[in-house]
Amino acid sequence: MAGLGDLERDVMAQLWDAGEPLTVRQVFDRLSRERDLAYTTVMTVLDRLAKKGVVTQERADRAYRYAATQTREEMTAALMLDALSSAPDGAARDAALAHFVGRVGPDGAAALSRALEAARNRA
Amino acid sequence: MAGLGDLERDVMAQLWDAGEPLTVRQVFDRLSRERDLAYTTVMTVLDRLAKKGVVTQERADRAYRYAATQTREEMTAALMLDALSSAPDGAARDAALAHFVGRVGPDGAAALSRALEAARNRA
DNA sequence: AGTATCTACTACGAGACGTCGTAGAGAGGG
DNA sequence: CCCTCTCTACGACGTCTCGTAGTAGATACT
Repeated sequence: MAGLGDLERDVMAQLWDAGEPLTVRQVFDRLSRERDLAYTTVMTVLDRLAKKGVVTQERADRAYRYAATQTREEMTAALMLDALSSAPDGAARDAALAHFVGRVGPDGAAALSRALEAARNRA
Repeated sequence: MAGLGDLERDVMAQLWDAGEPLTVRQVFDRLSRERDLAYTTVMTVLDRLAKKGVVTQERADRAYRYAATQTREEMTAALMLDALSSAPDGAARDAALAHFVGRVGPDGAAALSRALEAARNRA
C-alpha cells in the first residue's frame, strides 16, 4: 500500500486540509480551482482510494462523504516505516537509521530529539 | 525514483550481498538457486536498473559487471526521506517524525538516539 | 415532465515491470 | 575455417496501476 499517484495525493490533500468528510462534488470544486478535471475523474479516484482502504465512504443523504482513514502524519510515518522495513533487521537497520539521521537536516534532527525525549517521558 | 519491483529488489539484494560487482551470469546463477528465471530476464532487469541509475555498468572483459550505486542503507534512508518529503514542511513534518518515532519500536528508538548522539558529536 | 445530481460500470492510453525471444558479435575448440 | 558458447542489443507481450473520462440508470428538485 505504498505509493499513491499524483492525482490521488492531491485528492488526499483536499480531504486532509478540509478536516471533515467531503463529497465528490466538494473535492471536485476544490480541485477545480487549480486543475481542470471532470467530475467523474474525481469520483473514480475517490473510489479507488476507498478500495485501497485509505479513505472511507459514508453515505450522507444521496451522496457519499469521503474521509481519510489516517492523518497525513500517520500515513507519512507509515510510509517511512515501510521504507525502513526494506532493510533487514539488526545492524543493517541501525545503519539505515543512522544514514537517515545524517540526512534529515538540523531541523529534522531536532524534531527527532524532541520526539524521542517525549517518548521516553511517556514510557 | 521511489520503488523498485519485486524482481528488481531481489537483484539488488544479490549485488549488495555479494559486495562486489557481478556479471549478469553471476546474478543469474545466484537467483537461479531460488527462482526459475531466464538469463535474459536478469539481463533486462539489470539494464533497467542501470537506466534508473541505481546500478552502474562497467565493462570487464566481454561482459559487463554491475554494481549498486548506493549501499542498501543509503537507499533505505533515501526512501525514508522521500516518504517524509510528502509531508509539508514545518509542524506537519515534526508531527510525522513524532509518529514515526512512536512506531519504530524500542530498538529503533535506541538506534535513533545513538545516531543523533553521534551526529551531535560530529557537529 | 424535464433537468440536475449521484453512483455504477466501463474504457482507454501511458508507463512500470516481470518475462522472454531472437539477432548478431566475438572467442575458443576441433 | 566452422561450430558452438556466451554476451549484449533490441524488441515484444501481458498485467497492473493511474490519470482521465463517458454513458447509463436512479433519484430528486422544480
